[in-house]
Amino acid sequence: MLDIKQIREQTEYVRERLSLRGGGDEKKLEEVMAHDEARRKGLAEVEQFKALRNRVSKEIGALMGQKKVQEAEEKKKETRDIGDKIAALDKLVAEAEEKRDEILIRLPNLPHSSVAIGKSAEDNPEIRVFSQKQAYTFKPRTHIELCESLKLIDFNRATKISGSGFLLYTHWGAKLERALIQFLLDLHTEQHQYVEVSPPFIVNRESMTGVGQFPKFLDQAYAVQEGLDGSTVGKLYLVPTAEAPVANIHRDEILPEAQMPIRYCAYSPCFRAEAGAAGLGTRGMIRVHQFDKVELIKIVTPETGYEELEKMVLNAEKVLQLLDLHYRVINLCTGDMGFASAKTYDIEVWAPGQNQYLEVSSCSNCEDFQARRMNLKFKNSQGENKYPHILNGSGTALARLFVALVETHQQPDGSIKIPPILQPYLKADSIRAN
RNA sequence: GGAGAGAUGGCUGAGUGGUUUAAGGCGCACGCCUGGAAAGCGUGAGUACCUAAACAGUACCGGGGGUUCGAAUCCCCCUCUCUCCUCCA
Repeated sequence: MLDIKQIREQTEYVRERLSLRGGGDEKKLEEVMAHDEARRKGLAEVEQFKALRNRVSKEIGALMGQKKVQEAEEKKKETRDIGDKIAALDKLVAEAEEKRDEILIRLPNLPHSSVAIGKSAEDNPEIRVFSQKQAYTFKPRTHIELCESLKLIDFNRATKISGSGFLLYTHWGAKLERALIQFLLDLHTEQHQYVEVSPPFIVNRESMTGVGQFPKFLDQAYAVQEGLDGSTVGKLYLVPTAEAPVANIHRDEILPEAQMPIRYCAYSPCFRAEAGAAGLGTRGMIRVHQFDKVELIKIVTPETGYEELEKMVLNAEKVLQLLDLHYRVINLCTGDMGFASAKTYDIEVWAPGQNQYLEVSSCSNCEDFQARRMNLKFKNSQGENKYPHILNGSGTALARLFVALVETHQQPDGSIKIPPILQPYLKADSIRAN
């Protein structure tokens, strides 16, 4: 959530930054400020009446104590109608606040000054590249062909069980998926100082709102119903990412500064309705309703937010380097950024069978946008309560990593060579048909 | 699913309509004392809103509503937590 004080005091700056996103959200500012103005005006008025009421009530209390009942009764008469005025004004203030917050909670974060200005993915600057597209002596097969010939995934039966957009990993496919998860968690906890957590895969509405999923992306979530009780729909949701439970671990807390930086990593499946998304319903693993991911979360002081973001991207890149995969890092331009983010790097891994780059990681600094929504603060050395920066990054997403891995390391005979780092996890150096 | 208990500040814990500005204790910070420390004594400290700013004002005792001049306290609704029973991996 944006800071209403900043909107009030630096209106033109906020308007300019919002307009760079290209979503037209800056047009909502006038309305927000009008409601805010009404709220503050009403508040000033009602507080005067409340001060008066408190003063008189105290006097009545004193008179009662001295058994001066007659005088007390007269005072009561005097203040009888104040209550009605207060009630009316209170209602006015509450309504103005509600209207203000309804808009405010749907406004996206402001892009950081270092973010490239642009309209779409076309305008995303490339930051760096690792390795290069590998040359093959044969036409690289797609992951779909490889998964079928090596029996890594049973696409048809997954559809039978759940529907399109779901995967049934089988045999070495299931083992490879598990090996990758284990490898990622070990890497980040042992080499990159993250603390492993294993969160619930179902979260409540508050957690979804805290990270900015709700109310804007309510249509992309899977809502859960308890048994036959239809009234329970809307209470709980399948996690779209581990960011939802993990970033909320310290919601409504005031952290001691000494406890920061906090670094968590967590495995979770990710459930996405992908309503209206391009690529949904096409065969394969690129866009699915459920995929595995190891997520990285940091809660840090504002001073260190951006250097921690750089480190986080390097942590995610390390995964691809160790697996010997070609990738590029891009910086999302103002028009292509996510709702809660102030700055985002995407890592795209090369998939030779697809002949395209696949997004396997998105690392963002949301600054205090989420912290404000979830009322998470830290107490600094001066004893003041401040909002921390909250960062999230994929380290990395699994289904697409799986795709890049099998497509990149496929051999002329149709087998998959397993990178050395992964061999102890898979307990095999290659995957071949029978 | 059944029965019961509970939710008060950083923690603990009193408070059943008004000099409560939420007692007391623990912990914390600072000071006195001391060669230094402990103990002891003293002082201080919640969160947010509002305001140009304030030692001004307002709100906050799980959440929402009601009664009243006045609610932590009385009434209604809701949420959550804990204990026991039942069932279950």
